[in-house]
Amino acid sequence: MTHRYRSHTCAQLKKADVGQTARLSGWVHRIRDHGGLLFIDLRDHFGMTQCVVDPDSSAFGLAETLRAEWVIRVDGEVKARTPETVNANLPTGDIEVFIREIEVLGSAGELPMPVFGDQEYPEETRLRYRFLDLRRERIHRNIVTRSKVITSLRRRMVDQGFTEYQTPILTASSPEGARDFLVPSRLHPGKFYALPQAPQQFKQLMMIAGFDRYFQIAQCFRDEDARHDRAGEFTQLDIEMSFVEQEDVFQSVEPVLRGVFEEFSNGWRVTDKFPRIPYADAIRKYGSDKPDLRNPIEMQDVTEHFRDSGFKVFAGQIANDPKVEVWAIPAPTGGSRAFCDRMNAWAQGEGQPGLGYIFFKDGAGSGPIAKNIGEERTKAIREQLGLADGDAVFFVCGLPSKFYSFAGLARTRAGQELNLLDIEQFAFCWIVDFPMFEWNEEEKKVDFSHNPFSMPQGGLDALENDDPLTIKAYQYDVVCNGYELSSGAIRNHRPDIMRKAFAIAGYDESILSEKFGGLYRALQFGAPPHGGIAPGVDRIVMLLCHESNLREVTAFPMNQQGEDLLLGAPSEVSPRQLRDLHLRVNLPAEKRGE
RNA sequence: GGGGGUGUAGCUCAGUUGGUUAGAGCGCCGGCCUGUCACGCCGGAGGUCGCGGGUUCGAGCCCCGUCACUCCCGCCA
Repeated sequence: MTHRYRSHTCAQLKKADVGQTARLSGWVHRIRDHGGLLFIDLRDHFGMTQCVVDPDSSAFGLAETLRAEWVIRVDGEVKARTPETVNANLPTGDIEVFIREIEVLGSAGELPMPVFGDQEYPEETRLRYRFLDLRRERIHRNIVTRSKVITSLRRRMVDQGFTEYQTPILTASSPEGARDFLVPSRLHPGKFYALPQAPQQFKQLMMIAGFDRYFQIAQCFRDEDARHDRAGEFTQLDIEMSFVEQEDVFQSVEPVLRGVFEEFSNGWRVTDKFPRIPYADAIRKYGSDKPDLRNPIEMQDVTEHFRDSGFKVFAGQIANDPKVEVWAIPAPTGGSRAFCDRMNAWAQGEGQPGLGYIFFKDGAGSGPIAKNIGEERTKAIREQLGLADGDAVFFVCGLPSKFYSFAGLARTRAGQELNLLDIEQFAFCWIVDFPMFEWNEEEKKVDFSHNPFSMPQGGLDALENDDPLTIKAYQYDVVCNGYELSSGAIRNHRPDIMRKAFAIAGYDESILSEKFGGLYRALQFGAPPHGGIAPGVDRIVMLLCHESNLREVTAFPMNQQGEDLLLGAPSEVSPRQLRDLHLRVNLPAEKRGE
């Protein structure tokens, strides 16, 4: 017995070790005290071993005083369990350790929450006692999976000839995108660093500096309100490549994502070849640029069936505005008045006037709309959508730009309510051809719709000759099961094209050189064509762990208010620290009175 | 900044129309128990019903305010 704490881990001992003396250290997971016989399930990171003690052992007295989550070291003999007492659910279930000696390495007070069992308890308690929470099996496993996923991503990237480079965490505030987390500068009074929202400019600079095929597991920071799938601090697999077109990026990234999902999917199917769906099609078919393709419902345009029809609510709108359309949301197996009414009530709860529908039974369409438009049009709609008796269809009418997201919600709702989703799969797709510009209704001007540094399709020629609102960008997303997993673009590496793009959005060159000086300057000195993408690691792990909240796959997450309840961040700092930073706090009025 | 939900024992939750002493399971403490693995049995302690105010003869329950957590909207590559 040479090692101070253990000869084996709690997962190691097997039948072959019977007869040996073993030393184990770990946490007291569970005690079953039979009076004259006492079982201790001893747990460590690796597993669990049942330890036994009875009055024949000199350790019996001490064993009776142990409590859950104490850390102990035990010495004892590895004994085979009798056939009736073997535990097939435990990898070490063939054996047990008969305790000769116990040493208490760390005792524990009464627990604010149990580690044993799978009872749920409040997030606040979990975060305050995260060190206990993290001992629990499920989240412990999630955190390990996260590490394995990251290791796998790294290996897959390196195997493809990518190299990991680091970039700064203290950087410059950027005018684009989200709010920055700021860090005051001590040496430069009144000036601030910003934590990177992403290493976007740095990775482009790496390309311009001649480092091809960059990647990084990068921490990113955005000071915006959190959601279940969005935290202020997150991790990206940041990727950038030189001398590539969009297709090259797809060919590089798709195998990495597919590979890592296949490796960790635990039997769920993974899309073999990611379909490419143009942004405009995604909006039309799914009402979203991040569709859950496990839902088989695809919407269709049925405007013509309502034009000049007896359903005046729709026909009137169509007649008044050529941009008005009617979209159909087919709902296979939804053909009952009860279901249709339930959907209608839900729509009203969403602030909609309602959700028109037809449902089909006995070879005919039922419901108010069917009556109004007549048998022939009802039949035509049914044929276009391929619906049968027992099915239903819902309709939304208006300007697609205004209603598509609601239509997408209705599609999702119908799919879920009718159990149409083929759940146990990771259904991927590429969303491509995002628009370069969009109409900003508030400011009555053309604006960038995504990243201003993406390359417009058609290049300078398109910018000079086409309607800006029809120009697409080499801008793409990877979507899986309704989550945007990744976003990327071929970058605009040409200063002349960039100046033109900014001019269309109403910014002259001074904005470029003032706000994006570093990158803009770099582009003037020999920039290669380049592009990349940045899959969100947290969301990938969340999906692979079948969790629906990032906090379940993050060891030490902040709560939704951006607080670390364990270490107490954010916190006040000393006057001395403020003085060093040349800062004075100016609290909002309602906080001052406290 | 706004909306919804939740808040009762250490934890999970029940608590009827507003009516006597607010309950259960787990945990904790004590006792019994030599084959359990969610051990079992007996007993016990443990409550500012989030907080403040109001209505009422009477409030865990109704009303107003407030706080915390959570989900969502706004915001967000």
